Amino acid sequence: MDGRFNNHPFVSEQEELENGGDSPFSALINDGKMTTISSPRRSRRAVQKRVISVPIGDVDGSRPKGDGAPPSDSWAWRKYGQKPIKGSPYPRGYYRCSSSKGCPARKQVERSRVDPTMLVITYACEHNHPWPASRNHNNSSSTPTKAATAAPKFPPEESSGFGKQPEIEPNEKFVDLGEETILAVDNFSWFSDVASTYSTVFESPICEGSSSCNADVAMIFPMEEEDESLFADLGELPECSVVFRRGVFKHDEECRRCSLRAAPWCGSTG
DNA sequence: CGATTTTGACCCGCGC
DNA sequence: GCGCGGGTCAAAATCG
Repeated sequence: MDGRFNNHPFVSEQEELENGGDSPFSALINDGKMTTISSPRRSRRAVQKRVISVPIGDVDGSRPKGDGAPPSDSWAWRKYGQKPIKGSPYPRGYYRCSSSKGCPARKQVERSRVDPTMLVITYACEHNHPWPASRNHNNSSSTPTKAATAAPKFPPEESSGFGKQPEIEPNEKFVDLGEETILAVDNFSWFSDVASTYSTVFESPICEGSSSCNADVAMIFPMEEEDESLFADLGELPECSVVFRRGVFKHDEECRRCSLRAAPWCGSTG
């Protein structure tokens, strides 16, 4: 299971909080009612993102045709765009969750400029629907999704990133916080893992020029401490609570979804 | 037939 | 105010 972690390989991830000063969510919340519409485009910069680096070799298997094949996750992703990025020889692919119509979950996949063998996946927003269990749990291709179908392995990456599967069986996953417990546990375990591997990200230009990179990551790792105590308390709390605890938004689910992880400031039960 | 991918155009945000 | 770059949408084409 280590030979090829399709789940959380070098998951180097970091939270990219644009609008560091303003309320990144306000934009999302106000204009972001991705359900109400209004503006087809929400504040692009206000969206919180998480960057994950994974070896292409791992994800490549999922899609033999794409260059920047998206990592296999249990979610169904639909490509809605691709654009060449300045400074990067590789184009960036834009994917949206096709599991649910109104799911705001998005992800950008591009090759690392410094490490062509690495894939940089940027997650934005979160899934506002339960996990497509049919795909990850049973790995039975219930839905012939080219992109995600080929990924019946683990739910890690995204799940971890925007951990959301917990809604499926909160209890089952949380019971065994063993390191082998994939699902929910994986969500966090990979996190720790990232701590040791995220260095990759730092090497990536993605962080270049952004000393805040550390700060970003810091936002993530510090969480470990919190989680620790949290976990201790979590005994009875559904893991989802853990995952979303920071995004406890009362506005809408979507709201909290997009803000959930980013909400250290906005979601601080403020 | 339905879903997904591909490609071009449009719009937004930011920097100069 | 203008230009650049990035992100998203929409239409057409392709595949299962």
